[in-house]
Amino acid sequence: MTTRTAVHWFRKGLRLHDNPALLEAIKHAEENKCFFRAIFIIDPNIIKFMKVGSNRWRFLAQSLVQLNENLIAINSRLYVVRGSPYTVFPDLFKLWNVSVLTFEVDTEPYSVTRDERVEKLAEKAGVKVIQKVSHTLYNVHTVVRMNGGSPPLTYQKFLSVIQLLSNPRQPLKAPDKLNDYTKPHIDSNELASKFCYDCPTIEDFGVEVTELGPCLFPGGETEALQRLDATLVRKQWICKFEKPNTSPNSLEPSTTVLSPYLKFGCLSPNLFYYKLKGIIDNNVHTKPPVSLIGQLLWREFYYVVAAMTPNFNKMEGNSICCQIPWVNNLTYLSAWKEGRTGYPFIDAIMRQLKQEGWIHHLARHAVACFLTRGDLWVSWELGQEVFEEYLLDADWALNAGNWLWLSASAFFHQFFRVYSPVAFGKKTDKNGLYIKKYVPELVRFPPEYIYEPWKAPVSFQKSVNCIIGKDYPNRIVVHEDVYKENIAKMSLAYKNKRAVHEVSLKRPSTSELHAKNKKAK
DNA sequence: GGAGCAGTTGGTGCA
DNA sequence: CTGCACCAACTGCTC
Repeated sequence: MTTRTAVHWFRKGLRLHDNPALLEAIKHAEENKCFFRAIFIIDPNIIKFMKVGSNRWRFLAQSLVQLNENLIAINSRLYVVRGSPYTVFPDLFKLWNVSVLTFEVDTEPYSVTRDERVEKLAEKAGVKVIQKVSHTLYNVHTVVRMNGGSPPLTYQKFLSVIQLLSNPRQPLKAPDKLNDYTKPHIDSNELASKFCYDCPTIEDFGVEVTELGPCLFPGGETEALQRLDATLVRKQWICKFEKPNTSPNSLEPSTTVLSPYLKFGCLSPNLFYYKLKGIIDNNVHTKPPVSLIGQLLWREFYYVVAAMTPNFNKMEGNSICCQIPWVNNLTYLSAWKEGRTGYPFIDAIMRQLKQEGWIHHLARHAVACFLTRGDLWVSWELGQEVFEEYLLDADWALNAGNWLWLSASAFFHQFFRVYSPVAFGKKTDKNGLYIKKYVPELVRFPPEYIYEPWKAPVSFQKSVNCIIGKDYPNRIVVHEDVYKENIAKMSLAYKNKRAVHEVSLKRPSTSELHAKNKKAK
């Protein structure tokens, strides 16, 4: 009988610290004196269909390299396997004589379906499956149970629910060095097999190197922990942190940019949470929703609602989403996506997004409002797809949740509060330095015109060699006019929603119908 | 069941 | 520079 193997399957959670499922596999290997293997699966056939831009593929590739390095340091390694999980697993179960498979709970609908299928395959092969919650602070199902079976739909309600729960799990240490007997022998046959095991290069993901922007936020656990440390030394800043008071258009990020690391699980939310708590406890500090811990709890909030709401990332069939008659003008969409709406503040943000893969949260507000209820009246679902492609931190639940919010389709209802594509940015960048960085066409425009270049006299435009409508686009809509029309359309959509709601309330329930039928007889 | 209040982060104009 | 009323008026939750 060959030695058995305990396998940990990395998907998100690309880290060694605070990884309970990983520790579980290692514990099993050491207790039973069997092999341990950590795997990551890449399905070459679906890579080209995934909405992942070049910068995020690079982030993933970097994260896998660091994961492998960190595993090598504890006397192991990462085995990157190519293929579909549904064919890979039955092969590996046999080839490696697998006894245990561990992985982190993933609540995205796609992952839930995938993991259920893999669990069935494991069961068929006699492999024990162990799943652990470590991507979120709370088990989403526990939160829902505590709220009476449905997800809380306001942040404040969410806060009150988690106060009834026990504190989040304390973060766990990375595993110690593994015993030599956990390391399987790999003969040349296995290495030459279709699995190969090496970390993918960015070319393996089909990335054109020319498409890559500057690498401002390299992926990986080591990077994540360094970035966390750099944040944690700023104790006063953390204690005073208020999200609405941070700047969307500073030249360097005004917030932590830990989101990409949380998205891929290079950083544990539990570790972040308790490190922050250690700093704010015994100090005067800000509180949720605006505090830094408050931001982590927004993530939890969206994870809970997203996990429990069918079609959460769509308008149709989404029970919490206001049905709004968006018009998907593709000319508007591509102008927005490519940063040529003619509104410099909007275009600067969209170009930063495409080039660098990260934009400030309030910048996301400004461009999301502009695309949907504010100006262009294009569906939030299309904006969501663009963010999904370009953002390093693109996260299914958070992306959908925030688009629902910003388009006033759910969670947020004061649709008459519209961001001005001109005034909003001025508050924190009077001179438009941010615009000049990302929209260099306008580099010679003075503060009085930089947010509204169409107002500059033609003689001035000529003098700086930037004709509006030729060298930089004319604005595609007149904000002062369209936002008022859009508020009226929103008002109508909300009236409609109320009407539909009332009809459903008046409709007799099944039991009432039953009683009626009896009476009739 | 209805009134009152709060809601992570709007804009404008005025004191 | 800051604070405030006003704009027109949303929903969800609490009492």
